[in-house]
Amino acid sequence: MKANKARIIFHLDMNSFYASVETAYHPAYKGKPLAVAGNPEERKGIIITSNYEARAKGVKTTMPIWQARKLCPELIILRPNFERYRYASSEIFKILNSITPFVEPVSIDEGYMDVTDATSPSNTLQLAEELQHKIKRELDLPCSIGIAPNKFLAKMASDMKKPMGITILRKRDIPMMLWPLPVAEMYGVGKKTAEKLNTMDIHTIGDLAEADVYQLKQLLGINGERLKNRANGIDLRPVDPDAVNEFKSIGSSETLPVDTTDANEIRSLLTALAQNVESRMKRKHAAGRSVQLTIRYHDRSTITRSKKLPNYIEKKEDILKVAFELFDLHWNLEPIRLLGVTVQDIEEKQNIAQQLDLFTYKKDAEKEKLYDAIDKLTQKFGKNPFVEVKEEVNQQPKTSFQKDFLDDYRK
DNA sequence: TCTGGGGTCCTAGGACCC
DNA sequence: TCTGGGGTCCTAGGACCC
Repeated sequence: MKANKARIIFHLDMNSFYASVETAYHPAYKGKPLAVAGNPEERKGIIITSNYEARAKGVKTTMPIWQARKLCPELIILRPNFERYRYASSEIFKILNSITPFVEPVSIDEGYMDVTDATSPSNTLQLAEELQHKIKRELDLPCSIGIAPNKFLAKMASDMKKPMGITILRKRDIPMMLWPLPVAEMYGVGKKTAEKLNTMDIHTIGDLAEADVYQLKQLLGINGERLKNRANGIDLRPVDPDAVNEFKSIGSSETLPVDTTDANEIRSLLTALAQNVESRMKRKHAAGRSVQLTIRYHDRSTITRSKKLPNYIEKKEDILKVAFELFDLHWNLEPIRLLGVTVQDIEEKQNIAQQLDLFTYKKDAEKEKLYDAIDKLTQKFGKNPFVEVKEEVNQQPKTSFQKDFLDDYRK
């Protein structure tokens, strides 16, 4: 890494992304207030994103549609089209990757870039301008870019000028540009943390920067120290292009059209959720070791119950079995508003095979026999269930695939 | 007339082991 | 009779972000 060299980090943030993608597809909507929202018939009718024209009228994310309409009767409301947004996102990241391989996607519409080696300090602003114009020209999508020596400052900077802004936030700019801001506007400080900080008489990011670390830790745990460092412009996290592949859970949840206690309805929703999780895990060649069930009741109180499993699972039936088990064990019979199924402790299957020290054999003859069997089964299944065979004995298969393999082998 | 769905990280208590 | 301290794993919940 670039230990001794000041880094140059970009944070690129698409402006009202979903709404902008829709406008790019329907140029006739340009200049008109527009929002993307869920289906009001299914009481998911809340604003997901709105463009600047709508925001000017007070339309905000998570606002129910009826409320948005009251504030802005001429509001154009569209259903979300996630495939469209995912496609636009992949085109954006292609452009970023053409500049440097050090690109870390954070979400569908934002990412960090470490451009330290892709530019010189004197050309940095120009690079950002070209990047912004390219995305606008080729995809008709606006973005803001923050330029700073680390991720936190770049993130804060990208927020300062919107839409189509470029903001440089150097260390020496911190007292003038960062410290006057309300502490609630700091990335990582939400409502609860802001309230807690207020009790310490901390109201601006500048107040936080000079607050007592010991007291902050009392109040916020390890996060207290981290926030103070960030407020002082200290953030050593590297831009990690691989982070995007290291997901830890895959889940699916859905709010029902109306609250229910109907067992059939519950069963069929859980089945659909498990199916959805299975197909997304399949796409990512992943398997997981625990299953979490979420139940939100009619009064919005929410519980989560999870179970850790002895084996990695990937199939719908396996996920569903645990989900049902948890459901039967924990449902309090009250009407249900939302159900969710999540698989956690996820690994890519390839890594699982690697880290599983499969049974190994002290005797070479046995090892030979095993290798032969693996070869045969690799042909039969079209893949090798184990990347390597280690020297110690461990007879516990940890995936259903390995179990099948073992059963077959022992025949 | 309210408040979606996808995630990550941290904390805290209890079980269990040494 | 009386009973330490450290570490890890599991589970549940909370805060935060987009």
